[in-house]
Amino acid sequence: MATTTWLESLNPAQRQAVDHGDGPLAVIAGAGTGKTKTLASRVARLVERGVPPERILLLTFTRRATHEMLTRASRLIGADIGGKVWGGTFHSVANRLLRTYGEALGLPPSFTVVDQDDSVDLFNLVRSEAGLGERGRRFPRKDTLASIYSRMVNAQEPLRQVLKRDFPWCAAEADAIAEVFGGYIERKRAQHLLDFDDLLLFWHAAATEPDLGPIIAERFEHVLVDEYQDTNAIQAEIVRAMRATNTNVMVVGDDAQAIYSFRAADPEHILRFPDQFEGTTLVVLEQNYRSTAPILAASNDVIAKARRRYSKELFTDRTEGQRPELVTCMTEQDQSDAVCDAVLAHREEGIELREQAVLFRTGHHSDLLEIELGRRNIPFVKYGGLKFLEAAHVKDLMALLRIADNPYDEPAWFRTLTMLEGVGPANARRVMAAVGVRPRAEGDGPSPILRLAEAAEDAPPLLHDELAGLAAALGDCAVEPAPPPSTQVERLAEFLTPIVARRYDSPDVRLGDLEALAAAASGFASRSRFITELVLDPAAHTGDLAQPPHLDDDFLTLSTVHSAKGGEWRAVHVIQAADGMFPSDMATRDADGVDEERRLFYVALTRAIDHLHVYFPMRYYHYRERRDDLHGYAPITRFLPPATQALFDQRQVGVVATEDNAPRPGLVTAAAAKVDAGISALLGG
DNA sequence: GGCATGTGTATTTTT
DNA sequence: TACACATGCC
Repeated sequence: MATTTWLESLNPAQRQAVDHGDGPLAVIAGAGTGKTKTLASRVARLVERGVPPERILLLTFTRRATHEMLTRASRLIGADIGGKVWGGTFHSVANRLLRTYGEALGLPPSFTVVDQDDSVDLFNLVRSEAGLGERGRRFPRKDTLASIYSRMVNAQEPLRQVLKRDFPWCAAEADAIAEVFGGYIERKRAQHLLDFDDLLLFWHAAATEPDLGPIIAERFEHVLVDEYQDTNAIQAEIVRAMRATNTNVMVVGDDAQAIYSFRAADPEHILRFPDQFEGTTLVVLEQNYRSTAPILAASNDVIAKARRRYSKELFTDRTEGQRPELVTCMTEQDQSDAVCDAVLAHREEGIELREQAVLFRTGHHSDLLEIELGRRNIPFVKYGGLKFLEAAHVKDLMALLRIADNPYDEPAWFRTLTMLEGVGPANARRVMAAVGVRPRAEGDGPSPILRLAEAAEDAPPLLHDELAGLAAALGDCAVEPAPPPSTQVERLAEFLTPIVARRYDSPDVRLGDLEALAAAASGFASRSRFITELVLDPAAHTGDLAQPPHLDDDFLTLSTVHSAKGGEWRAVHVIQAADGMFPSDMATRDADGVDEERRLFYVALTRAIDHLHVYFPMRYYHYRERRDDLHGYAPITRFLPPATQALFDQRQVGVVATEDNAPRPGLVTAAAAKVDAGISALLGG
């Protein structure tokens, strides 16, 4: 396509960003204002101007986003630059750079990247060995330790400050927490493990090193960062350090869509970007090309009530269109029925399933709907929630593979050993000590895998067979030259089969997953590439690895709002719009939390192109699994007060609010008082 | 006494 | 799903 043609399809603001010369550029891009198009065009324009693609660094939030932008850019200039541009998430780019430059920083050439689950496991090992797990002591649990640590690192804030503000109930234990962190760090180093935070920290360290930093920065003539409102302090500093040699940097984002503060992201970074880079050109994109005017009006009304935001008002030319719909349902089952009906009705009108999405606050909010979709044979894929890699049996296999790859990987050993029969935490520790995993054997003697076979000989009879079987399986994978990754996965799956059968229900499905894993491994050149890839870009769902959905398959998208970021669909169904679910009552402790939930709700609404439906189930059950009828009535989400509801068409499903069954506040209070008095009498009060 | 294993209960969002 | 806690084996 000739340059002039595609440049003309940009509006003046987009064009200003795309045509910007050198120097810092910040683009505040509202929802649906052509952010992806602008970034892709900018990449294309740079290449046209003669910047070699491999000297462009494009940082995005997901693999999917990178792929889409580079595909679009390639199409614009009529040449495939997808494999040349350095594109990816902060974490995957860090991994790539550190495989090259890490050794100069003292990193072992073949480190193992561990995901959050593994990092939590390692915290647990340190915590329990330090004797801090005793009963009665109010010491933070492993997940809490991991979040404190991660926040400290990502926000670059001193431990005590983090504790005081975000975890006040742990403040008294600051010294012990610092000690656990020390142990955690020491073990990661000894075992050649890098967690997600380390990837950023070491990249930052490399980029700020006086000798090495400029070499790395110089690799790139231009740096572009997407979703900048969701970067945290360490990422912002990395971007700064990467521009030590010039100031060619473009950041794009929308403070109204900042939804990752739990990961220490702070929209202040995009708002203060012009202070960081002197002479920044600021471009604001306000024309929305995605949604109809009625949908935009409702979305604008929701976000207008946020406390702090960069002032901008989205507008659209698409003045035609249906008003969004608010569907009040009596029960969650009514909601599931209503969603299925609406989805099928849209399909009748010619909107395919792939052009529709159901969005929700948390992974399990779609449980009941998934059952109904199954019953009606409506195919779907789910993003967010439990991922393929988080399924227990998949983690089991990955632990085995990781030992083969890095025989000093303690969390992998611990997981592997404790899945053997008769081995609990204590025995696992003994074995790890015997084979020299920890403390790491002096002078890198025989590999712990080899020593495991010897240890098996000395073990009591019951343990012997278990350990010998494990040693054999690992040994087959750790030989030189290494068998192909898929062969290794198959060998380990064989070892794992009886264990899966013994420990889990529906073993057939799980064994099928392991086969899928072996098939996926066959596409990789090496075992360590495969492991790293899976950790940094986990398959979104079980079917993802097994059978990438064919282009001609039609399926509905189910997604958490977080995972739906950047997406758009002709029809969007937002479910569970009840206060306590959306906003999640976990997040409503303070005003900042509520604000973030509001932005999240805004993100959900702004995904819609033509049709928007919001569903509010009135009645919720206290215990999902139980058969009893304990239920309560939830109020509608606080983000849809009456004034906002007026922008919606309203409809009711199920038996809603007749005179007989409507909750009557006075009656409810009186009944509760009566019940409480009865119980209090039973207690003798 | 130390340890593995069974049982009941509460669950946010992700690189 | 995974945790805390209880039970019961060696």
